[in-house]
Amino acid sequence: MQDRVSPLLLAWYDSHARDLPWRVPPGGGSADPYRVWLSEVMLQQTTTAAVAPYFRKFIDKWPDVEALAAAPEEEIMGEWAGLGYYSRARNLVACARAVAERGGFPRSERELRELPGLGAYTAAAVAAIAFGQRAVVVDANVERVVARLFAIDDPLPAARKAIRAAAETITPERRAGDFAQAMMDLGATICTARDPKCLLCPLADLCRARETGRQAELPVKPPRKPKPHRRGAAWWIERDGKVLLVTRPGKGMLGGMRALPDDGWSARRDGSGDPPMPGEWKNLGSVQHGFTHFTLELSVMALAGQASGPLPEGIWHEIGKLEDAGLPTLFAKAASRARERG
DNA sequence: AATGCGGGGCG
DNA sequence: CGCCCAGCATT
Repeated sequence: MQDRVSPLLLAWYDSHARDLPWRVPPGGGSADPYRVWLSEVMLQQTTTAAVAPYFRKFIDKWPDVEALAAAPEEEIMGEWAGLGYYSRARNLVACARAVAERGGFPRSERELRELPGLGAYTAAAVAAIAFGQRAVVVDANVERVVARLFAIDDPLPAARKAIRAAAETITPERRAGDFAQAMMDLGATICTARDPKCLLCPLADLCRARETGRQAELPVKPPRKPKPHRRGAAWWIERDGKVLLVTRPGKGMLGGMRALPDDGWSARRDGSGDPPMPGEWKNLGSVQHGFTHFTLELSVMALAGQASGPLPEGIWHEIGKLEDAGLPTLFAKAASRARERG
């Protein structure tokens, strides 16, 4: 069975590959390692639809790894704002500089794996897609396709070892990059998490889960923990048409990003509620935001009169140009609330 | 092996 | 609403 998978899948890919901004069409020549790397990092835990505009913006602004390596880190963080998982942006900068320094991307999976922000998946994907190496590429799509194809019914994450071993047996020597992208396209469009479209699947006749109708039950995932709820406050400090923004510490939630001053909700269970300085504060209402492991209700407080103490360390940003401030989504929501109600 | 880390889109 | 997504670093 194993030897029949990649020919069927590659033939399907040749006519059904998705047209994506970072992709070279099947048989369409060699991929630029910079574009492959940039897209793969953006695509970590992020959908293709969310990535596409960011990818175009980055390529426009920084067309090669040398340009990206020469850019100020704050500017790159600002362009990443809204895409999430901001440690990726910090690692992106470190990686670009390391690669520019050594004169280009390494070609082997082992050397790629040592670069900041490249784990097992991304190293394999770049090696296969950009350099044509045979590498076993396992992401959430491949996990799902393989778990169904081989009817692997142990729950994740314990099943990962068996899934990788099975993926190894179907990865071809040639066209490993196309094979990886074909598996991901199949997972994204046919072998979907909910309601798989088996009638359209080129591998349906080989699929062991489909034999017994269990495709929708695989892979088996562990139950999810409930998200706690937290409260916090952010401070809108306005002067002469400008608002005070701070830069968050490099590590932790929204690390290294521009933000409104807040009461420390990210470091404890709830924020302290203490304003950064004494004064008459007015509540402009709150915004709701969901993070990976908790939800937050953030009250937006505006200074009504004059400040009576030292201000937090920060920069004054034109309120009319807040869209360019590089605020992550939570603080973009808070700023919108302040501008509506303040 | 478990946890922290964003945000948006879909059913 | 809950679930899912081209995962990585840290512990």
